[in-house]
Amino acid sequence: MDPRSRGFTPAQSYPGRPYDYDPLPYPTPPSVGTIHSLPPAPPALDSPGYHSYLHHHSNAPPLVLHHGNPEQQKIKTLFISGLPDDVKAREIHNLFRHHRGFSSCQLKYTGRGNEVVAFAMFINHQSAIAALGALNGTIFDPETRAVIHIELARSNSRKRPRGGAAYWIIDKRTKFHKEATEEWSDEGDGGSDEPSGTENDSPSNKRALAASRSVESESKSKRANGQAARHLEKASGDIPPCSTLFIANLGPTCTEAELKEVLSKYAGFHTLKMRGRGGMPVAFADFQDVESSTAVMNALQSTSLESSDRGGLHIEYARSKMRKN
DNA sequence: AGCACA
Repeated sequence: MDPRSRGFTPAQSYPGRPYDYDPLPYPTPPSVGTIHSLPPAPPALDSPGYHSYLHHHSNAPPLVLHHGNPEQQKIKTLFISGLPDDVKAREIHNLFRHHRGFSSCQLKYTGRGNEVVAFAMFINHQSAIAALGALNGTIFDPETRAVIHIELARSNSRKRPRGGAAYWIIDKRTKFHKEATEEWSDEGDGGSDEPSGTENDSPSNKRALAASRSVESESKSKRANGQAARHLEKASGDIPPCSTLFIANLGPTCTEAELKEVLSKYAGFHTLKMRGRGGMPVAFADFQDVESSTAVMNALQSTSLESSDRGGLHIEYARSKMRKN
């Protein structure tokens, strides 16, 4: 049976990695903030309600288009980073498949360490932008809090594979590295397999698709073997959970009031302090406990404010807790 | 990649 055609629910297909449509289930007891009720459970991935659910619950900001650049308006491809290194091409496909105008995607092992990125192709710029807005900052794996980052690709991928495959894989890893990481079935077709435009698609596609299936059970057992714990530790850059957050990538015009307005919607928020670091402001936000700071970090990661000019917020746990005076 | 206040 072709796995792309079978119906599924997230629970069936993603044991241990359910899709996360909404940042966090608001675990904090209501205290200072205004969020009190738990949201309803997300609809099944294939249900009709899913798409609008995503729209209303996405942590992405209302879309602000700063595209003064006409070149960018020709881009129909999204670039996705921040993926866990055991991500499957099929997962990328399922992430985008219900979005209007989506055509196909590719997963690319860059060969730089275990880095893996993806490209998602759309029929036009508008639909690419819409999916970007809806999915940027999605928590891809709640277990490790992996947050994906989506931007317009620098160039369009030239074509989709022959035979209409919905997704395919490009593997730039060396043979040595492949064997060192996992038993990836051989894909050495010796040709150039650039992300955008490959003329050698059909045979390598089939092999890549077969490979992506064959690897799955193995990576499940790896996960069970305690690899998940290793991911968890480095989930927020080796900084231990802290009730104070460090917020960077603020636009130069960002004000304390602007940031405070969004933070104060969340339960457990206490204090905000901004520092201007050579034009680039950063902020420290203190919360009641690590549960509330974690919830807010997950909820607001990568979201843009009106003042944002270089992408969304970058939020980490602060290295030390804010002093209380 | 950028982490202050005491």
